[in-house]
Amino acid sequence: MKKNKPKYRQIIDAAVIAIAENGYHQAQVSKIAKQAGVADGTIYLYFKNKEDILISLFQDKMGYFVEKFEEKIAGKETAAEKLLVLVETHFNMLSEDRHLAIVTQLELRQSNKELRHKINEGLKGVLSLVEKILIEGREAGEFSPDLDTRLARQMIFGTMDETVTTWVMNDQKYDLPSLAGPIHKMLLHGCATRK
Amino acid sequence: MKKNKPKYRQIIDAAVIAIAENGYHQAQVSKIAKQAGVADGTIYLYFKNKEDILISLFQDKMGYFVEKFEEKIAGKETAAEKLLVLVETHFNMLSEDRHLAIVTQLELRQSNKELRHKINEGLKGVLSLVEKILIEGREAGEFSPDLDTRLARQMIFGTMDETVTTWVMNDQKYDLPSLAGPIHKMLLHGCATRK
Amino acid sequence: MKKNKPKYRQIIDAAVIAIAENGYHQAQVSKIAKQAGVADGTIYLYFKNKEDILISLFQDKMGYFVEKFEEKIAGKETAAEKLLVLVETHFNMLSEDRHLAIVTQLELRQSNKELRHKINEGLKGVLSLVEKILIEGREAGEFSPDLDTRLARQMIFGTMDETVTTWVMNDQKYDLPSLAGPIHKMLLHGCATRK
Amino acid sequence: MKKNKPKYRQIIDAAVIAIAENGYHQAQVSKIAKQAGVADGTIYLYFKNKEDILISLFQDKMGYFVEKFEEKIAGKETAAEKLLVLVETHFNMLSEDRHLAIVTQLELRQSNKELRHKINEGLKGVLSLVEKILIEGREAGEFSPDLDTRLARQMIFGTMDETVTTWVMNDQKYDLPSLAGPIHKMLLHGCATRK
DNA sequence: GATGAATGAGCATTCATTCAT
DNA sequence: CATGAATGAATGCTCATTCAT
Repeated sequence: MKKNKPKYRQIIDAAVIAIAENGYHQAQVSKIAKQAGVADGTIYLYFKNKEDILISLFQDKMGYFVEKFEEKIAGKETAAEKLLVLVETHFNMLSEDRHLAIVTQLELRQSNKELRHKINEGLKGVLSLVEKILIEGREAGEFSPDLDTRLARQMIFGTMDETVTTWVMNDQKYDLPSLAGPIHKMLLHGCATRK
Repeated sequence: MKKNKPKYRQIIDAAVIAIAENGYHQAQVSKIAKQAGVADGTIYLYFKNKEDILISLFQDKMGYFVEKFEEKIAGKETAAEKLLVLVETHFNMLSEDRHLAIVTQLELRQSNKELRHKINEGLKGVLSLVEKILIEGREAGEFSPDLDTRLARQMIFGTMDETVTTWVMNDQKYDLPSLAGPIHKMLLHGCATRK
Repeated sequence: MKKNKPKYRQIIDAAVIAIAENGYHQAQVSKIAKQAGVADGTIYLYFKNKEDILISLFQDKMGYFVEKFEEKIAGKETAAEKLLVLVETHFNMLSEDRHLAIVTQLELRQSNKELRHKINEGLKGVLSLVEKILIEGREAGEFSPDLDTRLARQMIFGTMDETVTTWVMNDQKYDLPSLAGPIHKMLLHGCATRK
Repeated sequence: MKKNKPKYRQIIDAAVIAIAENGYHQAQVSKIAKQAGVADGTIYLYFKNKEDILISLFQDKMGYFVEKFEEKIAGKETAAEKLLVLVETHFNMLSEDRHLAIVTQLELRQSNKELRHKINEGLKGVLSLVEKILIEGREAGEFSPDLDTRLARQMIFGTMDETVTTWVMNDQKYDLPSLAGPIHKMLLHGCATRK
């Protein structure tokens, strides 16, 4: 009857839309189910509970991001180039899915601490990925030898996140991907810290 | 037992403690009232509703921050120096109040979009303050002439925010203020972007 | 506005009626609240949860029974007389409150095992009370010297319970208290077992 | 693995085990199906609905009881002897099947009134059987000429039931069949009521 | 006959806010 | 000013039953 894609994905996609359009607390399970075109109970055949939908949603999108990222990073040599790919991939992905951007930047943050901790677990993979790039760059002489990679990582993530959030709170009315270049340049100089 | 300070402040302080110790969603009005040593109904003599407590809390602390900031910025000449004061003041303030740090970095973000928009309104003052510094610095030749001050501002706020949040999520177990120097150096080089 | 009796009792009385008229599983909290003339939430100012209403209900009625029983037993000398008072008090109490009879004999038994265990705790007091009478009677020579008081107690309770349940399942259409005499006589002979 | 016995009996046996081990409300149809080694839907090829399983279960066991009872009663002359066979058969049957004892004494009672009425229908046969014995005994002079056979029947059933239930609630940790003798003696004297 | 994925009705409980005292 | 008892709207999840295969 419905689309041929498996219900699991059908429900995740519905959750993104329902949350983006109604807000986190107003996206009741029944709304997600209706959006997905399934019965309320069907949700629970694929997810343990409502929280599990959100965790799965996040992991799913995160997996997609990592996939895209590794696809595009292939062949890039320098840390600088790799950082550009990171920013571009991030901005592109959220720019291409308005609903997802709203969900990750605004709505999912309203979830309780427990859920946010689980989400952070999912982020760990990307964090270490970035830190690896930073260490490479430092050892290759691209970055300052006394660069604190942990702090640098926080700068990179904080900057990207703030940039996207500001864009979303301004109703996504300007072009986000075109900011990747300037942002990247700033971050690069930040890492190139020298006395 | 009841301190002489006006109930208004008594309630705000109680809210910070109640939220930090119980979490945003578990800090019911009745808990805040008990912590403040007043009856539930009394809250509504000083605040329009629960959301109003949080907004007031934020504005109150923000005002305190601006006050501190302007106190310390007096006599500073360069934009670089002013930025250092900004980071230091921010880190010091949150480092000195464990409860407040938890509330601003973790708990208050669970509030709904509407509240977060109002909180952002309160931030505008500081934002423009920072942007003014950036413009000064650009015109004084400290920063790159083609620096996008809006993006730079997002980098500065994003970096500071991510740094503090990471510190809080690590249970505040290392010294935050000592990170102000390295962070400032990175941000400065980021702004000093040149071709 | 409402009756002057404390809300606690008001709710218990409402629960008896609501359960008797709607059945255990159809007596939703909202129905009990409506019957009691209070808001749903008010229930939870006086009871921990729905189960707590039922436990309290049972203890309340049990307390009333014990009170009545001790009132009427005063001055009775023989165990036989005391047993008669027991049966009469039990039959009278349930005969006087149609709703209560339905609740104790039919509806409350549908509660889960946990609740039934708690109810049994409440019964312990009465059980030992009866066993004391049986021991007295045995020592006074009224009953067989080799009477197993535990079995006798089970006979007494089982017989009374079955009698009342049968009466309720027959829509209480005959007179229950008038059965106390014959039942008592049978039980007495049962206890008077001799070789 | 799948025994050759018809699925009908397979499912009833599974229901007894599932209910005894999980409790009435936790013995979902899916659990019974899994225990029986069939699909959920298969249940509905043999039973109208869940309630029908329970009624059938009860009737099945009741039929087995009557069969056993008539087997053993053959050749017994006096009402007293026949009553002994009744108590012994009842106690033996439940003593031999721990699961069945739990189900009949504790779990099945949580069913709703309607189901319990239907179960009572099934009991009618045994009830009248007992009443016949009582009338025989009265006419044969074994029992008091003014014995109320309806009340006596309630005493007999109530006592047996209470005895078994107490035994189950004490985790079946003492020997039930050995109580048949003493119980029978008490009941007999109860019926032998004389002025 | 057998399957098992899908259905969707139903309900205890919390808590921000009010208002009579 | 202050109180705190009372309010009542709002929602995630279970499970008996169906029916297309």
